[in-house]
Amino acid sequence: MPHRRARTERVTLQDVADALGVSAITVSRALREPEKVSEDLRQRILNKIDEMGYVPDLAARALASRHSGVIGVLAPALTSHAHLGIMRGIEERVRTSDLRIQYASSRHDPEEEIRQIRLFLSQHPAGILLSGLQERDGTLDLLRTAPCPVVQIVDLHLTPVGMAIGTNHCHAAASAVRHLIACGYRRIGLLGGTRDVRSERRQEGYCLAMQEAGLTDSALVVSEDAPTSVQLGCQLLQRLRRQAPDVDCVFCQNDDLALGVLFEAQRLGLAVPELGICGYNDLGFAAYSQPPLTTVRVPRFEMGYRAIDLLIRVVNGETPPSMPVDLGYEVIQRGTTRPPAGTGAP
Amino acid sequence: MPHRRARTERVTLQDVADALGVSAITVSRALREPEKVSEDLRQRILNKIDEMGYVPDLAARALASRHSGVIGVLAPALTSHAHLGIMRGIEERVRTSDLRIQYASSRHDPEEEIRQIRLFLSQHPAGILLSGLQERDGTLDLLRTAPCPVVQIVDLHLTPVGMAIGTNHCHAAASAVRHLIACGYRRIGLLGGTRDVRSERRQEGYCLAMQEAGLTDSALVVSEDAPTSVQLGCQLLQRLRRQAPDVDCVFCQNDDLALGVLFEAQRLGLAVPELGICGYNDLGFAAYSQPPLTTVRVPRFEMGYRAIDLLIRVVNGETPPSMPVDLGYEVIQRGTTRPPAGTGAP
DNA sequence: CTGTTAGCGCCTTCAG
DNA sequence: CTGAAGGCGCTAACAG
Repeated sequence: MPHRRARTERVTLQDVADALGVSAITVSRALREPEKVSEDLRQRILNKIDEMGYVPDLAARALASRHSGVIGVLAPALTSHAHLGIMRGIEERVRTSDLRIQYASSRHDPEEEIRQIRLFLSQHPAGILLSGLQERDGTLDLLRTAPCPVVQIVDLHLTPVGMAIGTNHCHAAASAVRHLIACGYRRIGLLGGTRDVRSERRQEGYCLAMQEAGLTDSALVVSEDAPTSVQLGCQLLQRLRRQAPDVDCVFCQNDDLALGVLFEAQRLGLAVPELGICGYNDLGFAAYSQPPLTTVRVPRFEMGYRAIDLLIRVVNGETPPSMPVDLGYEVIQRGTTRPPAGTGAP
Repeated sequence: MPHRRARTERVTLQDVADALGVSAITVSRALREPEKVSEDLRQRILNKIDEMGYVPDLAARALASRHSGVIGVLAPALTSHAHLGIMRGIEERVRTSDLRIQYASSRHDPEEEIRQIRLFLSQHPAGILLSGLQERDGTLDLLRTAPCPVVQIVDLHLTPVGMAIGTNHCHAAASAVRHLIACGYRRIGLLGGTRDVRSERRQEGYCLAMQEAGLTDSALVVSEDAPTSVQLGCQLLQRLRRQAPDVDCVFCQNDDLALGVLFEAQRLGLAVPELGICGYNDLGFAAYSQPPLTTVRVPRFEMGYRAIDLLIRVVNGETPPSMPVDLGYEVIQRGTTRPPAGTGAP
């Protein structure tokens, strides 16, 4: 690997110290523990640093001090809308700390998951945040011996290694479906894309609620192993109507699919909310579509924010909570479903 | 900063070497340059490493070798849709390399921009990717002396420091507006959110094309310093119609705004494409909305992909291109605007 | 193919 | 408040 561009040698702490006739450690302190250096000397040091263009070497710092100031964040996909919300929370919380985030993606691959965790561990991370992990044995072993706090954003159906924060997607989905049933829908379809831990749990919740009501019909479940998108929503609605022509409501694994269903329904001349549509996530557009989208709000921003907050607290010596933090969910009734019985006009 | 969890000492290269009766450097080589160690010994080393649970220390490696294997990526916002597309390209390209990405956000703040670049520089990065930089003097100076290749994803109206890749947003926007004029629209409004380098250039393009056609009217331009969103699109359409009741077409700074305008138009009972709507970016949903959204495709994925590709090539010793790489754009006519004159039915 | 020597730049510990 | 000594874990560079 070439490209070691010829240039003036890097300025080191020692160079600055020499130029000032003090010792390196004093310069180091002026930077990290200003209160331990006299006002006057500190100013002179800071000026000199500026003048000489000194830039600290984080690798050397990490090696000597054994902490890198990096929090590793691992998710199945970095560029999904679901992760985007979490990431917003992460960025907001980390902004006012002196930690940095290193993002990595496992691309839904358990092997890659382990590789990436190993990579984090190679960096003396201050903490690790795992979002939607697959939880294979190798992974769990790695995490148990991790020399730093670990927090997971998970579906709260079992207690994982380390601290946990999240919601119960099975309960959330079941609540949503019960709501749809209360709205008078009976032939409720389920649309999904690529499966992961969370979407499987939502499907469980759907099945549970349908079963309770004696409405189960496998023809109502349609999914395809493809990233969820508006386009996929359009396609899956078509497929669903072929399999179950009398479908009267569609529960989508997320809002993108739901938006596709809404557009496709308009195209097909199907009236909404006579055909009910329910999404999942409450993305930004949901409240502003026409009609506004009934959906399930899951506090993704808070998940990211609180997960990093937990990590930071523990790094600072607080005792980690022993119980998982349940951030709940909320079924939001809007215009793409009929109001539930007992509500609305007389 | 506490939390130095009590635990068995970290296994080092030396430990592995001792256990095998070889020298540390040999173990090191077995890991990084396998071909330089005999087949047999290498196997024994690898087994021992596994057995002892050795994890390399990247900080030590970076310090000794002076390269960290990290590419720093800086953007005004990590969680915008615009960046999402770029990020997809970045992730795809970096996936098959042995480099890692460190993302950072400047939150549209020039001071923060400098801070973050400094932070990158502290890490012996293999390369730096800047997306939508503000380009203040301090920043430029920093970059000029950077000890690693720098590539920028930019608006191509001037040649920046380092390598450059992007498109000309001014031309793109002007083309789009000329297209709208060709479609027969005359009172074309412009909607925008928070300004950044690119959106300013798009506004320039809009003004240019309107001026050419003698259609300029400042009442047609509406923007608010808020992140673009579907919601904002709804609000701004309302405001635009108050300022210019006879507006017959809306050019939006991006597709989110356009989607909001589409929904709001439906709510207000305004027929589309009698009211024309044109977005920007060609996000995934654009081809599948009802009607499908006329927009300007900007190859964000390719920008991210090619930017990292350039960096990797240069790191590997190839000569950097002297000219900026123009990835172009494409105005995509769909259902939210009337077909241009001379097209369509007789 | 394997080993020796000597740091990389900074921070910890312990003294003044 | 300031400093001296030593080493973090790894890898260049050069031998053999």
